Amino acid sequence: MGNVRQKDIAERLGVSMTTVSRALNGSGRVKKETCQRVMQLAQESHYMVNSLARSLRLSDTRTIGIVVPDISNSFFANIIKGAQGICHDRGYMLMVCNSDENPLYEEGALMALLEKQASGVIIASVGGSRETVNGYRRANIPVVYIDNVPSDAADYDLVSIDNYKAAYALTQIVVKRGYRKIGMITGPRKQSSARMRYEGFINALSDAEIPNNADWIREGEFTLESGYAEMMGVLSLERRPAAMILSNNKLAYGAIRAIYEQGLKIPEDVAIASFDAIDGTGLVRPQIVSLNQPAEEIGRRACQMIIDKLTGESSGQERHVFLEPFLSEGDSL
Amino acid sequence: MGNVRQKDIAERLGVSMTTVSRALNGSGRVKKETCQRVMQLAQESHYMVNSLARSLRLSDTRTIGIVVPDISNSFFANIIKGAQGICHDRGYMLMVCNSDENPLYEEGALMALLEKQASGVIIASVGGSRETVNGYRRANIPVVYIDNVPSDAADYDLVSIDNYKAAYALTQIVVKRGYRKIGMITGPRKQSSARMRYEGFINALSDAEIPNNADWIREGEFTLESGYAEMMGVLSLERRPAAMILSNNKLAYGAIRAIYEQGLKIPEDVAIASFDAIDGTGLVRPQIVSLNQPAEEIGRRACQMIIDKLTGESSGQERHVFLEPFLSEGDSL
DNA sequence: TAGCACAATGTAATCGTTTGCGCAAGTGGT
DNA sequence: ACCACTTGCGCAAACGATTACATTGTGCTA
Repeated sequence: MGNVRQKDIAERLGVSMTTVSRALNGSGRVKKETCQRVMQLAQESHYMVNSLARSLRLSDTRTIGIVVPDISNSFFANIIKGAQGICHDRGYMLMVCNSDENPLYEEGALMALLEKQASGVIIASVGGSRETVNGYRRANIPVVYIDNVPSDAADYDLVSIDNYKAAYALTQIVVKRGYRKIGMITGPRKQSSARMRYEGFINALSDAEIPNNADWIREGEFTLESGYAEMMGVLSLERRPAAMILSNNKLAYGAIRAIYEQGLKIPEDVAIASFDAIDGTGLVRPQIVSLNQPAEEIGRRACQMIIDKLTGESSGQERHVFLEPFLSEGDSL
Repeated sequence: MGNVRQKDIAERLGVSMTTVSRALNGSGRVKKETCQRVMQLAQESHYMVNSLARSLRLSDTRTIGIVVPDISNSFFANIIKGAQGICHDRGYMLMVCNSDENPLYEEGALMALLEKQASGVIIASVGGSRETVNGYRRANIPVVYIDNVPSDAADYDLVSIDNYKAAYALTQIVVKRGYRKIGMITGPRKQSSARMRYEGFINALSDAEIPNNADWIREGEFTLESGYAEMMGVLSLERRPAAMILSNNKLAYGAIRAIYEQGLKIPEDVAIASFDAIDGTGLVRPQIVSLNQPAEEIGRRACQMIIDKLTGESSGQERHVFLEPFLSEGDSL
């Protein structure tokens, strides 16, 4: 209540708001002494700018939004950390939103960010953005996708790994270890990351002249429960695979739980390889062989890309940045 | 860039801004037909409110800030999830900030939220808030602490477990299992949660008439590295403890790593009990005996408390809400 | 001594919404 | 025919900052 405004300072000092504003922002043309008087009174009276007013006037919020499906997944948490680092350095604020894997929430978050006049957004989409993203296009606000490419948008900016190549490579690794009965639990294939991984897997098998068995290839949900359920399905088969590739960490955790629950051994009975199953504790057993996205770097690059667009340091052209995944070894294969 | 404003709609329809605003907000006194014409044109022309202007005028952003030390710690991630659920239901937006365990960043985040006119904030403080929190007091913006109580503030609102009681209880559990040589690695004791847990531990020991051994009690940092280092110190002692209590999940992971690295067995050589070492994957070995804070519930309650204060449903009085921790069993003890 | 450059400051418009107050026209009861 | 309401709408002032465009005063030059 009664927060101090520039107007108050101006009146108290018998100067105009112009002078106060100029003094506070150091934007020249104010006598040194006046400037100091303003500064001092501002300090004493605990003046703080009202960002709303400022942003409204300047049409610039210096705020970047990021929407992720699951903030408690360390993969996304690390992306956020990366983005936040850049934001902090460059004087931006990062607004984090969680879509809870729900396209409707994703849409809602994007809408809210748009209304709040975010300067740009980073989206790890789960599919629900078409309509709102057009709003960003119209408003000419930079949007960068991470992890997933949008299912529809025509041209877009992207920071991610090459999921096709990664899946191909991971499958090759499994093959090289001598496995030939290989299956996969994919994420929802309407999400590009899941689909590309699926395709990489299929093509790697076929290039290795290994037939793929449809029973061993299942479409799941990027959740622990789904991993468990699908793996249970696979394990109940007459003919079981010798190795399974999991499209994501949660799927892997669920799947492994299912395997153990059936009293089976990893990797003797079923071997496991996964994506992004990186272990922050160092205590997960088995240690999962996993191909990981460089999460923090993805966050950093995406954020940098937004800021570049904002400062005009980047041409308006569509840009896809592909980063290299890294392998973490383990005893699950 | 040519974003549609109410003014544009008004001109196009030959009505006043008042009418447009009323129609869009459904705040009465507009003919049904006019209202529909406005709505339709708004839709067609992709009108969106400018939250900045709206909030500025209303002096209300419907935005709640939350500042946590480490977003990639699942404990905090779950708090955020809880808070976000409530916010979403009540039409608020949650702004998540990460302080990275750094008091300066914490201060910065609080400052930014204040300037952005957040309607309220939730803080899991690591100690750097004194100055800025006064700003909130002056502006009469509700602040709710979680996890940690502020080191200085006189009266404050809090949602947390009773850390003293919890530590006392956990220690009792360890004692009841027959351990008498018990040590603890605490967090930074200038943080209240760490200090209270330390005191609960000490008093539980003394009430059980077990002498405490200063060599086994160490002050660490709530990080994996610190857990590792301090545990290494403890293990290098002539006389080792039979059980160690870890004040936090990260400390526990680091400590366990150290124990294994020394070729020791858990719980035979050293037993382990911890706080908040809850395992999302179900694959962490050993399964850690842990007393956990109900993270999502903390987030929900804190958020609810803010909103209650905002809507005047709560008296201005200081409120401390203590929730019950829950035990997860394991084989580490 | 007029003219000029430049420093220091002020006036007022602007960003996009909301809303108190006022006004005109319509409705219905007596 | 009059009064009391209600309905539908508009004017213009906020909210708090920034800034283009004056305006004033000062010292210096020609």
